[in-house]
Amino acid sequence: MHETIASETGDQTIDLVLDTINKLKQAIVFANTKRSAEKTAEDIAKAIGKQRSLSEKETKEYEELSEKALNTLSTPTKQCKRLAFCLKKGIAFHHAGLVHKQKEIIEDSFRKGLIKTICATPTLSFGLDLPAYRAIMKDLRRFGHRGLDWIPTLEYLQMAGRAGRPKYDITGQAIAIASTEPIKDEIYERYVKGEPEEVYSKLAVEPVLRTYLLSLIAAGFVKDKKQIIDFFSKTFWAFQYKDMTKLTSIIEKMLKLLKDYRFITSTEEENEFQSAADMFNHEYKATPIGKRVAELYIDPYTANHIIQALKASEKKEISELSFLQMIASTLEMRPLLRVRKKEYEDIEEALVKYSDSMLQEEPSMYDEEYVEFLNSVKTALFFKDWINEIDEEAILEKYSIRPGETRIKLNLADWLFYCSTEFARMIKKKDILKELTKLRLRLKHGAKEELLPLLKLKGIGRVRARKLFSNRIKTIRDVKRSDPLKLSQIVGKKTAIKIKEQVGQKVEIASPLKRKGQKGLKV
DNA sequence: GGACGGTGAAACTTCAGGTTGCCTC
DNA sequence: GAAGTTTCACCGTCC
Repeated sequence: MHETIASETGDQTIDLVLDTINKLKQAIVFANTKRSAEKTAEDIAKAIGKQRSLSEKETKEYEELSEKALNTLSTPTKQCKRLAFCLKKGIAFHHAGLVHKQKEIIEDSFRKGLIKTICATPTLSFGLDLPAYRAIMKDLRRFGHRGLDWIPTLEYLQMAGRAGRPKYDITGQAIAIASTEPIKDEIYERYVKGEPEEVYSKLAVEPVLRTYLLSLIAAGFVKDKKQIIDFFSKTFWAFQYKDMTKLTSIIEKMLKLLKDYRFITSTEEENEFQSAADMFNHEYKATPIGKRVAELYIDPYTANHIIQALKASEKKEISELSFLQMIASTLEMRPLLRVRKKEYEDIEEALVKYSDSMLQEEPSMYDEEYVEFLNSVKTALFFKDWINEIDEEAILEKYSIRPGETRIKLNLADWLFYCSTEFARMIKKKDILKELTKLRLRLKHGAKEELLPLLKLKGIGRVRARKLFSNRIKTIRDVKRSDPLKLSQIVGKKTAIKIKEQVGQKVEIASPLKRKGQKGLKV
């Protein structure tokens, strides 16, 4: 089927979107980077501004959406402002850099038909069920190991699958934009005619394998090497590759690793003299700490990394950065924030400052790992800024990490700190345990230690806690003692009543706005 | 003469996604 | 590989 789209802007993607909107239908544009998704959305919003005027009703609805998106964070970031700008025209962008709340707003209003177009990265094609009349794929190549690579056919199918809303439309259109004739042919061969590639078992990936292996042993599902091999030979991995030799050698390597970490023991340690046949029958058992590692479902490699760091911390001068860097240098935290050329000196300077408090040995400058080590220091510095109440806009500027990505990292850090506290408890390091718990709480709220007492209250986050603190309400006791009216001027009436309730006081507060002559409060 | 500013070409930089656990104040 | 950003050489202008 051929259809000619009016060329209004000279940009195929924008023309397609405008055409879709004129047909009173919705489109999703898939871009290959976050930046491109944002830019496309912005360009479309601008083009709409020129091409057509919105009805009063639309304008009002879009204003509301825009306001909501702008004010999801305590201080709007550049990203928030950009999104707000697009939303005013009924356009949105959607990627992992957005905070959950913003994504929700966008998804909901797209479902309602309010938002006409979403420009997204592949996030939107996985899991989420957001159908549109048109799925427009701007570029089917993405940056990979060797420059621009074609994305997997499976991913193309996922994106194309967004086209067509069964309830509303009889048809849907999946459109791939080709910049040149050869690219058009390639797209046709590769995706339209091509078969989706086989999904291969993730068990092949070593971190997953060792985690899985440890939990099998810890749960007592497998006892000796024969059972282990039997088990894995029935997995998808073995089924797919029909090659047990490679898998066996990986398993053997993993068993040795787990033993070195003291997460498992085997009977072979008990008898020194044994025949080769015996070795096959040795029983493996998880140690108490190995059991905990398995229960937490954390990669044993990471668990060992943390335990070693905790042990090393005894002989070190602990700084605010010590445990943050410990967390930042785990595999789970990857990909880390990358040290850019311009920052290189700054990070090294910070490293010199904190080098005595680093819990892991610093790799040599000429080592390959050195770059990754610097990255972990940068990531740790980012966490440090966060717990020192630097706001998200400043963090975005300084580290170029968007709010949504910040949340993901914080969530990971929280989980890793939880695991760390568990390990600290098991290796009986009480003082460290206290330090870790404190850090975890600070990370959760993004606040300095002095605010922790106030943060226990529901409805009080880093911003309100700081306001209270600078008005000399520093503890729960201060909250109890404080004048309800003053409290309501700092955090608002509703919150004031709520927190007074939490400290066991029932108060009624007259609307503070009606009273005149109140002295200004420090905020 | 030199400080300043505008211009454009060259060099450099960056590039998708996001689960596991617990209840502690 | 491509788009965006920074750097830098170059030139003209003004004081």
